[in-house]
Amino acid sequence: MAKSRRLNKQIVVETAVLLANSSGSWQTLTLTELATVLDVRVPSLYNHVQGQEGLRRELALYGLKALLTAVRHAAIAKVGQEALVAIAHAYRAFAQANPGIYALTLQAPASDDNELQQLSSELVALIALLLNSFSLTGDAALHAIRGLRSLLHGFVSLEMGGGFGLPLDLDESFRQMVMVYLQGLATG
Amino acid sequence: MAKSRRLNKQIVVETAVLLANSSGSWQTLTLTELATVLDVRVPSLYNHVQGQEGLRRELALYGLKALLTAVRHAAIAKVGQEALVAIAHAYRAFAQANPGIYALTLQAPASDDNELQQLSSELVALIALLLNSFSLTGDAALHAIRGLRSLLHGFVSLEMGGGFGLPLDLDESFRQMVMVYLQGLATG
DNA sequence: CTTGACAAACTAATTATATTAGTTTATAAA
DNA sequence: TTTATAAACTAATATAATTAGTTTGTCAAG
Repeated sequence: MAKSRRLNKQIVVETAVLLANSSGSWQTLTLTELATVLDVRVPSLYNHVQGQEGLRRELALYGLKALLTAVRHAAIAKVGQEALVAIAHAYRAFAQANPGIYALTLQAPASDDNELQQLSSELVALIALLLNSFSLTGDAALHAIRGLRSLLHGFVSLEMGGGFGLPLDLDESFRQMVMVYLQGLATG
Repeated sequence: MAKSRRLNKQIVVETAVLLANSSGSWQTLTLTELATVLDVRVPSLYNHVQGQEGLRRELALYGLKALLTAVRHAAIAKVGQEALVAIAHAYRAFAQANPGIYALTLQAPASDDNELQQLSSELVALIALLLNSFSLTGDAALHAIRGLRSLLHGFVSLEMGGGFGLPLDLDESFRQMVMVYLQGLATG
């Protein structure tokens, strides 16, 4: 009974996601801890993920898929500014719900990793579509997307890293920040 | 000759800064590598910094001081929007010049670390002062500062992580992003 | 100039983690 | 029922951080 086949990649990855999110960071997750929770020896994990680095890639993939799904869902049946605001809030909600793997969704995918690159570019394409309603097209739209991504990523990563020290409502800061940027786009 | 006194905290920290910046991240810097470069045994480092965690704090301190100096210098003899734009560019330049320790300057200092807290709040105070020219005071100014910090941090961290894939001028993206946000503040 | 205290280096040992090599065995298909 | 395979295992190796305890160079007091 010691060697029955209990694991597969999905179980390994999803358990790792749970552990990373409950600790708040994938960086503190060791293969030793993961193996202990799964009740196997550490080398057994290598049958399902390619070591630490392989696990990290799987977590990035998992996170990016989940983020894309959340953002798409938020934009359904909305257009223009309303859709962008909805996406912004969905983006932040995803990060808050997945503090342990959020950071992995931003690391640039290796140029030979087609699966990760594909997901990354879908996210950009979705936002580009919505910016059309601001009469932004071509390079101007791409610059605006970079600004928007910077805004969202900067806020949630500072928030999660405890970078905002003052006792001031974070929801309100986020809301105002998004509105200020969209206001700037509209009147620029 | 094996035990002459060669090190002090400054040498240890500055060497660590160089190594972290040349590799691009403090996370890959091991005490073993640092000791090797300094030509001592690993335990000798403990006479100058309190292990890995202590070194990380020293790097954060070093980085925050350097950032504060750079930002202050950029704002000299400038006011209002011009000063904010200058600060934004100095911030990005600092991150580009210090990729290995930049991330450490953002983590909120432990509440018992007075030295780090002092430096952190000086940075916020400096920006708050400049926002007065936008008629922003009190909580409104603090929300605006959070937005500004998010914008700057988000851009440079995505840029450094290679998160911007498209072949589009980054300097121009940055410039436009800052102007859009300031425009939003001015017309909001 | 000598000497003694101290600080800073050292060696040695322990712990934690990841990885690889090679072995055993449960499972599922022939 | 048999057998090939995949997935578990044990064992060994390598890297890294940390602590305990020892040695020794340096500097200041006598």
